[in-house]
Amino acid sequence: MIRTRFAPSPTGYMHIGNLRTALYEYLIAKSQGGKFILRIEDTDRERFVEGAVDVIYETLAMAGIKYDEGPDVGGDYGPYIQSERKNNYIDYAKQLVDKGEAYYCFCTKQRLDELKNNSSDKIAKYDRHCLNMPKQEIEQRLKNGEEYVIRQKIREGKTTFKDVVYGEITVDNDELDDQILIKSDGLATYNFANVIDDHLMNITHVVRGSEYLSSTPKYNLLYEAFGWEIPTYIHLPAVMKNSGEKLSKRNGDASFQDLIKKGYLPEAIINYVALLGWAPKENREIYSLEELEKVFNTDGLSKSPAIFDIVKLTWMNGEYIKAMDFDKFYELAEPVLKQSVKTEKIDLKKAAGYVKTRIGTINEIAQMLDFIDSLPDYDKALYVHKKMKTTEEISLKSLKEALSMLENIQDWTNDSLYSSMTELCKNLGIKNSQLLWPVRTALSGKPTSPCGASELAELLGKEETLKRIKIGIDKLVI
RNA sequence: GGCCCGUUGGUCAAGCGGUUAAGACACGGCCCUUUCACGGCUGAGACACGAGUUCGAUUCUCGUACGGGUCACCA
Repeated sequence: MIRTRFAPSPTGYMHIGNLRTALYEYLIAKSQGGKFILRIEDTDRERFVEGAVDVIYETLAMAGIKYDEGPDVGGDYGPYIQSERKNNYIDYAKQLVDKGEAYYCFCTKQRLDELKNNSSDKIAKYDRHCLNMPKQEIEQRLKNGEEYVIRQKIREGKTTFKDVVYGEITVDNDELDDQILIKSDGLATYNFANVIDDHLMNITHVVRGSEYLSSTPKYNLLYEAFGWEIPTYIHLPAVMKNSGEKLSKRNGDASFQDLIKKGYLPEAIINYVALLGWAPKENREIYSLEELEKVFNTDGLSKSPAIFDIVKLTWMNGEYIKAMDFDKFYELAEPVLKQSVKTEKIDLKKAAGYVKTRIGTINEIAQMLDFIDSLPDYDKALYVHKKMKTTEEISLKSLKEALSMLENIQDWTNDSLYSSMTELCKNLGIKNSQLLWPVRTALSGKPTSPCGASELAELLGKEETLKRIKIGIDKLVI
């Protein structure tokens, strides 16, 4: 059975790239009936951020990415928090020392720094100063309580590994450093803990960002040193902010939480992100998470970085809003609606209905309905519309006619208002638009509105409608 | 700088030796229409460059350019 894992370190927010990695790991497992595991990698105590673990839990929950095993749900391979598993790592490292695949190193940081500074080129591999230290000396220094690390001994030769998306990659071991496995604080480095944990947790597919591509040979060497089975590697290209910069946590707008705050729906974000770096076999773009679980296939994974495009996300979000049933939409929209429309007696449900097909995000509702509470101070040039065949004169006349007609209307409903106005146009011998456009303009004070003249009139009510038309007339008379 | 990886319209992308090089977003136009939007139709727009291999290269190989990653007691 396939087992994948998401192994974030709790060092801050979860940006779209992190989320996409988790999503792909989840989909790779689920598309083949496998298990998806969450493991928190907190070996670096200095970078630990309070609350970051909760952000991870919340984000995955909101996105609908459920893990079969994890710190808060348990499982047979726990604990799922790396700091709680630390005792094991040093034993594994010692095992490697015994096998001659790793060695103790007592070099001070100072010596290491000098080593780096003295080499003119940027290749600053460890010089293996401690590699051949006699056993007695090692034991003596350990007994003395000297600080030490344990380093991996890289063998000579070449290492080849296979990656599902990038294919076969070979590097000369000469390029590889004798990396530290156990730090002087006794904790494992990420690279080491990762290998141990993945093996112990039976992870079959190691899925991660392509920034790990270059350390993968060292992983392989470690698996080989232990005599363990090498997992299937799947490296993912980065998600970029623009052609030159990777998406960064700092930039807020790319974090999942921020997108939610901006009025994006989790389902839409998941859908969009799934398509950022992966393409389905069929020519289609709208997929629910359940559907993705069925059709996901690593063949569709792309090699090159993708730029996160908020415009397309917004479009997709709009598609989700349009497709949503009204009650659910209203539930989501209500807070924004109440926030942006304070005027009493406005039928918010009607307003919601008009706005539903016209927005990309829930938050856009606010500016779309901002004319309800107070009529904007618009320019009378708005009344002149070529396509509607209106001029200031025609508009003035239409508004006057509309005003006197509307004053007598009793049945203040959209249908009734619409038919009365079109009938008036017929009687006056003008096109519908020559009256409806000016009225629409007078009522909204904006070049565009979420609905037409009659709907606006109904929404605003008789009193406000008449008042706004009078304002329009005044503007045009001057 | 060494090593590794990448490069199809502005963006996401299909393509796996022979195609008029899909589709989506964005953009322009038209239609529909009480504005906008929706919907429908339509337009412009791409294989980074140079050599090979081949009857034939966007597809294969090698260079060049550009971009990214990595070279930590960070993950």
